[in-house]
Amino acid sequence: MKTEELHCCGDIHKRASLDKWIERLQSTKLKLTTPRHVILEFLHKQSHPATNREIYNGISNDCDLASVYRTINLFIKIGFVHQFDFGDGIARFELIEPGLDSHHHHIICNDCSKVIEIDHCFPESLTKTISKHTGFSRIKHKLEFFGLCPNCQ
Amino acid sequence: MKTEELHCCGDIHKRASLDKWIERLQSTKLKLTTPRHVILEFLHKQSHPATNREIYNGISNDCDLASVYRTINLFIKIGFVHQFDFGDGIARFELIEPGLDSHHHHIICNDCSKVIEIDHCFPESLTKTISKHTGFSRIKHKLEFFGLCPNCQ
DNA sequence: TGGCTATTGCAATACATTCGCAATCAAAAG
DNA sequence: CTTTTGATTGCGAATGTATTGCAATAGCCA
Repeated sequence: MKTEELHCCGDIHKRASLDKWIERLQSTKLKLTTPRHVILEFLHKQSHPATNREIYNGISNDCDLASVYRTINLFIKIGFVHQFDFGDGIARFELIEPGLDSHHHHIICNDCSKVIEIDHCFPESLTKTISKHTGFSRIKHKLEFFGLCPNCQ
Repeated sequence: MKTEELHCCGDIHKRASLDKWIERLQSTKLKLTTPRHVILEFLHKQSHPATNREIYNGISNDCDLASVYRTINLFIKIGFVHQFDFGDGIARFELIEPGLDSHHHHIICNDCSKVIEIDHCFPESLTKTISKHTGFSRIKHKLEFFGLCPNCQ
C-alpha cells in the first residue's frame, strides 16, 4: 500500500501519534500489513470504543471482516487495544496508550446509546480489600455505567 | 406437574423461600407453568449466576431451551432476575431478592473461572459525581472483578 | 368440566465470532 | 532487483448464543 494514502487528514498531532503506533507495531516481529495499518488508522480516529463491524464498515475495501476480528484479537494480545462491554453482546475496542493514565470507563445512555468517557474510578483501597477478603491476586475490573443522558430524560 | 416432584430436597428454609417466589409469581397475571416453576426452583438452588445453557441442562426434561431463554427474559422484565456479564459473551442470571441489600458483584478467576460473590462496592458519592459531570440520571453500573484465585496463583 | 388465551415445543432464523485452507504478500536473503 | 519463505489474508463454512414464527398445548377462570 502507498503510504501517502494513509495521510489524508491534516491533523499533524494525530498523524504523529498514529506513526507512533506504526513504529510500535514494527518494533515487534509482526508484519505491517494493509489490514493492520488501516485498522490502526481507523481506531486512532475514534473517540469511543468501536465494534468489529464498525471498524469493518469504516475500512471495508481494505480488509475482510474475518481479518478485522483476527487483527483486533492480535492487538489485544500485544496490549494495543482494550475490550469494553456495553452489555449488548457486542464487543467494543479502543486503542489504549500504554501507561497508567489511560484507565477509564464509560457511561452509556439506555435510550439513545450515547457514550461519554468517565475518568473517575473507585479508590485503589477497594481492590486491596477484595484481595484480602478473597485471596485473589492481580485483580482487574470491568466497570461501565448506564443511565439516561440529558437529551433522553 | 405434581407438586411433590419439586420438593425433593430436605432443606426447609430453601423450601419456604422458594414458595415465596412461587407466590410472588402467582400474584401477577402470569401463569405458573412447569417451565417457570422448575426454572425458579433451579435458580433458587444456585449460589452463583447460571447461564441459560446451565439452567437448561439442570432441567432438560421439563422445558425446551427456547423456553428457558423466554422465561429468563420474562423474569428480568418483572425484576425477579439480574443479568451478569463475566466477559466471555455468555449471559449469566441470578435470582435477586427485591430490596437494596441484594446489590453485589463477583470476582472471577482468569484461570479456572472460580466465582466468588463480592459484597463491597464503591461509595454512592462516585455515582453522584458522575451524574453531576455528565448530566446523566438514573445511573446504574455493571462491575465485575477478575484475577487469579488462591489455587491458581 | 369446557373454553379462552397465554405459553410452549419445535424448527427455522439471525447474528457475532471463529476456523480451515489455498492464495497472497511483507520482509529478509541472495 | 529477484527470489524465497513463512506469516497473514480472503473466502466460505462452521460454531455457538440468542430470537422468532407458528401450530399445539396447558393454565386458569367461569
